[in-house]
Amino acid sequence: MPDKIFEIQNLTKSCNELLLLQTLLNEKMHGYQLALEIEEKSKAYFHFNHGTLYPILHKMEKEGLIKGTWQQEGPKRKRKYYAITTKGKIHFETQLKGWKEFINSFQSFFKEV
Amino acid sequence: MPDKIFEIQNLTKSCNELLLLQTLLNEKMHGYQLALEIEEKSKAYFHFNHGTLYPILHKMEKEGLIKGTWQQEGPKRKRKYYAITTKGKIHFETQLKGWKEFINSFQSFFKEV
DNA sequence: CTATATATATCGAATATCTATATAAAAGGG
DNA sequence: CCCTTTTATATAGATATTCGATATATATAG
Repeated sequence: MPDKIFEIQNLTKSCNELLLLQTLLNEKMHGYQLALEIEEKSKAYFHFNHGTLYPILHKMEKEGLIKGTWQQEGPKRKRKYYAITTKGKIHFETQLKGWKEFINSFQSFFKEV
Repeated sequence: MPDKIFEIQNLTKSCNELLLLQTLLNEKMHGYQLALEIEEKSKAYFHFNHGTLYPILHKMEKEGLIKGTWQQEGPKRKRKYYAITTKGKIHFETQLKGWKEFINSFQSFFKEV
């Protein structure tokens, strides 16, 4: 199954996926932590509602881009840590490349004369 | 009614509106012509399905961003020419500014170290 | 006269996102 | 020790958007 190509029809979705995958490139993280990290790193420009975040993570896990593992944290607390997969890394590269092309085309279209 | 602000939740919609508004800045055009112009100007990078194009135009007209006028063209042929309104121009500026900020934040988030 | 290009329009299906709500444990203050 | 806030995950319902398909009709080219 080849990696999905970049599609202009879903810029928001692609952007959300990229934010999450990029943040997972270096470190395993759980959902809540991912949202905090992204918000902090972008100086609050990017923000995830948790009603949006978790469905996206589940979808990405189903598609094999990330792999979640429940981990015991303290006596009762459990957290689901996500790691990026090889497929996820490929997807990341493909989508980021797509975004760069998009931004070029966008800026070229709207550049002042 | 103030102009809608730029929202990351709908990048595709905002991009589509900008492409159309920008193309109408200089010249009145009908729908089919708009799609051809945008495709040509972007060297086929941007493309409108006509099942997407017309609903967007209708929506934008309903919101007062553009104004459509049916014009007799030949003995039977009629075309609907769209012109950008003042509200449309304000919307264009607001959204384009939003996009520039978005691109800055995006590039800053994904820039290689 | 027939096929293709021009031109507008709408419907149904699929998808995505938001807001709100539910649940539960850990931490901190009084 | 209790209560509130923060941490943490999850889902349901509503709304919106886009796509692909389909419908209709005129103009043009062969």
